[in-house]
Amino acid sequence: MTARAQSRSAELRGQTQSEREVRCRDCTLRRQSAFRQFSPAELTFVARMKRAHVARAAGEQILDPNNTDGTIYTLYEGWAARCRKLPNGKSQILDVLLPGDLIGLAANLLGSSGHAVHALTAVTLCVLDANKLAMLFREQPELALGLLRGRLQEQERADARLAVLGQMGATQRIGYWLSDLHKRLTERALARGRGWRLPLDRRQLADAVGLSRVHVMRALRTLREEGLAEVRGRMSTVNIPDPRRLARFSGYAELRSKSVCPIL
Amino acid sequence: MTARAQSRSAELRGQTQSEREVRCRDCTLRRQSAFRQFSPAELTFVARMKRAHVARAAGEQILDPNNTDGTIYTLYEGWAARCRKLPNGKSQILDVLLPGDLIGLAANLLGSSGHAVHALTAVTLCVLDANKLAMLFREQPELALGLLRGRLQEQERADARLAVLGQMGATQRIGYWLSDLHKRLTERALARGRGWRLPLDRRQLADAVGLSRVHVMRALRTLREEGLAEVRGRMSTVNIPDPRRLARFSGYAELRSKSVCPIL
DNA sequence: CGTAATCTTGACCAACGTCAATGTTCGTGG
DNA sequence: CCACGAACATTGACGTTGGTCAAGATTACG
Repeated sequence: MTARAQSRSAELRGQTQSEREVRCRDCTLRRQSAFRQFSPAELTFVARMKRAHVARAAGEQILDPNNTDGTIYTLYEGWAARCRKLPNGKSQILDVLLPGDLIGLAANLLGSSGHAVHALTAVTLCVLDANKLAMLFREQPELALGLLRGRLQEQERADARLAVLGQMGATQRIGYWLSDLHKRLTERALARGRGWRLPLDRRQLADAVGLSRVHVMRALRTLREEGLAEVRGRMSTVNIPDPRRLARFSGYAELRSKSVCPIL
Repeated sequence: MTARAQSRSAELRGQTQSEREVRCRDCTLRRQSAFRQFSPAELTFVARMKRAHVARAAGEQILDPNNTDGTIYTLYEGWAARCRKLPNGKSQILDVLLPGDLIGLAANLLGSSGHAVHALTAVTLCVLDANKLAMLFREQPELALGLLRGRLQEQERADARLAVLGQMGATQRIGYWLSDLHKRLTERALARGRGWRLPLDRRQLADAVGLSRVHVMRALRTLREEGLAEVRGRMSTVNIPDPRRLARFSGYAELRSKSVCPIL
């Protein structure tokens, strides 16, 4: 670990609730309207599933595609990326994960997952016991149904991404990706106003939208010239003057999905 | 309905088990190893969910994206396509549905679905009562867990498709698509030997892999010249001399997913 | 046999990828 | 604090891939 990563992770532990310290009862995520509200019984059940609260530095791998250790995670603070490597060496960022998102469900329920998860920033994670999932389905059917709902919503988003990659041009792809991200951030009260920090470099942004690094630049320039979005500098600052206009431009008009993430 | 469609659908009803005639107990799909095996209790539960068995002609819409009428379907015979229209008029085929696949889960559990489902051939469908889903989660937790597993598997396939669309060239995209289809068909004993009929025209194939009609031709020609796959004529005949070789060529090597479809 | 629809191919053009050169940021060591 | 080097951002030039247009071939169906 580099000196910088050490200091960052120390700073993180210092500034925020430290490991094992975040009790489900006090969880700040659950309070937000974007998430499903728990009944008292559900809350105690989930609290018993929770085994630990851990931190990872930026860049570290959170989930190994092959190695299922019987744990699932909820991302509590920070950003992560689901990615998949292809035989030809290229890699695709399947999705950006934000606080409240679930990690490792597929790996545990299917045995392996085909994708890895990496921390984009320093993160903290709730560690949940995957072996209690069967019990969850027996004792908390409402919660189980919520879990399914969450996956179905993810599928809707994945469908939309597929259509965008398949049918739209470079500028719109990036516009769409930014719109989706912006919506998810504001839903979770993570982007106040119109600007936020984007912890992806150009290479990663390119892998996310299926373009080359260089062409991403051209598309970003177009977005800037049209006044639709500004993405500046390394570890970029994003500024979207008029989210509506960007959404219209990039075809991000058909969105009905309010994220509901059932487990913390 | 055209005269032809009428005769087809009549023929279908005549040759196969007719409407309301397919009892879950006798369902031939469930017998295949590709599907989850039901316990007696689960079987009776699902049998009680089943409201009817209906037929649709090729081209008919099976699921309206906005109109949820409290039913979900299991495709019993024939092919269907999940598709999504984009604001710019283009459309994307998100996935091909084969016998055993579930239709309308998202539409019912989320309220609307963002995609439509169309019959590619004449089809028959099990009609299931979506309102009994909550009860299913309460009374049949194992089955509910299977339902979630099925969705997670779909997500794995969707992830792979996204990576393919984002990172690979035309020929490989089509090769991958054919490989995936071939595997699913043989799993379900729908393609004996190496050849089968593909009920998609070139436009639909293009929409599925995110290319133009014309470029699909070029890619198909390449595949033919390399001896990897032959796709011939309108309402095409597909012939894959060596599925392994095609899979290697198109990057379809990372597949661990044996389809498990939990509800009939 | 004729018409319409789709398949198929060639010619051309736009979008995107690759390569290479230059600027910019950031971390490191004097 | 400054100077340097490495990694990344940015831009231009050029090649490749894939889209568009249009014409002819084939098939389905009246």
